[in-house]
Amino acid sequence: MTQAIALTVGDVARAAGVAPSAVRFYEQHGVITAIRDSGGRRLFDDSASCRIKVAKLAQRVGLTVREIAELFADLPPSAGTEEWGRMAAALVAESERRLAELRTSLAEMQAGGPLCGVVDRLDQYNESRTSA
Amino acid sequence: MTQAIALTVGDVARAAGVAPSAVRFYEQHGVITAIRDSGGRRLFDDSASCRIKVAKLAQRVGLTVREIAELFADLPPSAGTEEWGRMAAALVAESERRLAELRTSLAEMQAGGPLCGVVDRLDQYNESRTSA
DNA sequence: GCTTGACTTCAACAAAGGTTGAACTTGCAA
DNA sequence: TTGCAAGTTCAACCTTTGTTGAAGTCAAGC
Repeated sequence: MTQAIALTVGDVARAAGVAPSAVRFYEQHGVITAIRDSGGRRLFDDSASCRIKVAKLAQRVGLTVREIAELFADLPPSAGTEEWGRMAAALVAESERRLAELRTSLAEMQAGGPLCGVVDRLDQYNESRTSA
Repeated sequence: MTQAIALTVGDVARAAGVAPSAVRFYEQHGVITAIRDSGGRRLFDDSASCRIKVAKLAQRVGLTVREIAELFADLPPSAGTEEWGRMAAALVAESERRLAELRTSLAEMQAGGPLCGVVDRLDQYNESRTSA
């Protein structure tokens, strides 16, 4: 178990595959947290790069940075496996909710006449109207 | 079948539940298309408000306006029910792909040691190290 | 024919999610 | 001890997704 205990911005950036500026950005927005050393430098633990990776995945399924920060906020500062598991489950659940809403809304729209289906053949439309 | 044939920006905005400025924005970005009347006004058909509703759903699951426009671009200008169905299926499929990637990435991360789980109890960590 | 409301364009602004650059500090290493 | 890489802050900038406001046009009703 090679857990580095004090990672710098650069370390975390490399580990997470993002720019150092992004690491600072995520800290400012509460996605990750840092302590400071005597010289004012941010020090992260290993969970930081991990949180960022999860955040990136979460963004892909439509969560905002604010939402992600809130999701992580419920997480104890130094969470164990179960807490992380619960959080991951919550994230997946939220993503599933959104997918479900996509599905049901599309289904509803399809139920109410042809899904966005304009009567595209105008002649067809006019025919049915003139024949009425 | 009460298909309005020439809807203005305001009509579409009302129907889709968005601001007129958003309707113009979506037209500029290829999510919807319009013809112009003699006075330069945009004229939409019914599919416009529908496209916007779908676009809003798609944004919730992480697609960008550009991606949505591309999705709709494959759609004939005035698509029938099957084309819309195919498009809707593609959208759902993309959303599912992202959810699947979320799931598998989280699973991978969990497999590689405790998911982001820092060895939070330092004493515990140190114990295991000193006892080695 | 004139007002009124809804449209037009264009430019500026806003908030989210970052990046970049300037100016400065810190700590490791030769 | 001096140099250099990497850190710091702050401000400016960029893209995305729109909103707002100014200035003007158009059609419909009075």
